[in-house]
Amino acid sequence: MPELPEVETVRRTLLASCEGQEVKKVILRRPDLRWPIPANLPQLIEGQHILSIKRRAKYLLFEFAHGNLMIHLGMSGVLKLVEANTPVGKHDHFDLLLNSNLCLRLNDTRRFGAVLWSELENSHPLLANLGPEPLSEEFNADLLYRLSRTRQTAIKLLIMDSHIVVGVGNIYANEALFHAKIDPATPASQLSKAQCEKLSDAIKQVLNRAIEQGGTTLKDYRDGKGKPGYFQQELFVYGRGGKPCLICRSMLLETRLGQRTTVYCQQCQVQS
DNA sequence: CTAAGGACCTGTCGGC
DNA sequence: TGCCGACAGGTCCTTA
Repeated sequence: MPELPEVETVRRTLLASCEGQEVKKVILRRPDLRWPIPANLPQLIEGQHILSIKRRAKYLLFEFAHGNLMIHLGMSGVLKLVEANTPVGKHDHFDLLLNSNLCLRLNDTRRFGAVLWSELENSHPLLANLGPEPLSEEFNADLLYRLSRTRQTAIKLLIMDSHIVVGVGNIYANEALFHAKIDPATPASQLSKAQCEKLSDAIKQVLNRAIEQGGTTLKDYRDGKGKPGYFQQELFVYGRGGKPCLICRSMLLETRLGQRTTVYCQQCQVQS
């Protein structure tokens, strides 16, 4: 469900209600997510205060004085603030009960998500080897050009590789490549410097615009307060295979790259 | 090192 | 109505 804009939107909508709150109680209903939720999590954070909520890649980091609670939403995770007495539903795996009597509840149908603990902000193995944030200055045309020189893989797969840049999932990879006018199947090494410039700019622009719109709700994505996003109204290619290109009206094509549906316009997007 | 594929899990939808 | 396969916002791990 969530790519970077959705996770960032969740972070922002949770911030005001969580910062400074004490964790009264941790409830583990189903600890067997992608990785087991650490059994000692209650001892680690009950009675401790949430100092801030940060984000690294698609991980939410709830910062405590002595470490960070990491939450990843996987494909189907929803993190929402509810009243403490809200009845528990199917797939409600994890609760943080706050002093305010609000409850931070994780619902995750497919259980691809994760709840983990990291002593330092980047010390957990899953955080240690990530590439740069797409919206940082560190991610730019130079970096993309340099890292793509030796790679024959499709450029779409390269920008979805978290060692290259984090946070770009299937929706925004398709959209960014459309806006940069690059065929998703182009071998990464064939991109010119100018194309790397266009692509890194397009990634930033699409992600920023999606954050402004509160993310993309295709089906069941909701922010921390239960509201959907609106960026789906601005999708040019994702989910539009077989429909006319919004720029040139020719029919959008659908293929698979790395087992993910890929949509593009053969007229607007070129190989090199 | 790179590239390609499977794996994890549940739900929904289309076709027969 | 029922069964079966394909697919869904992710990404780690194994294999060649």
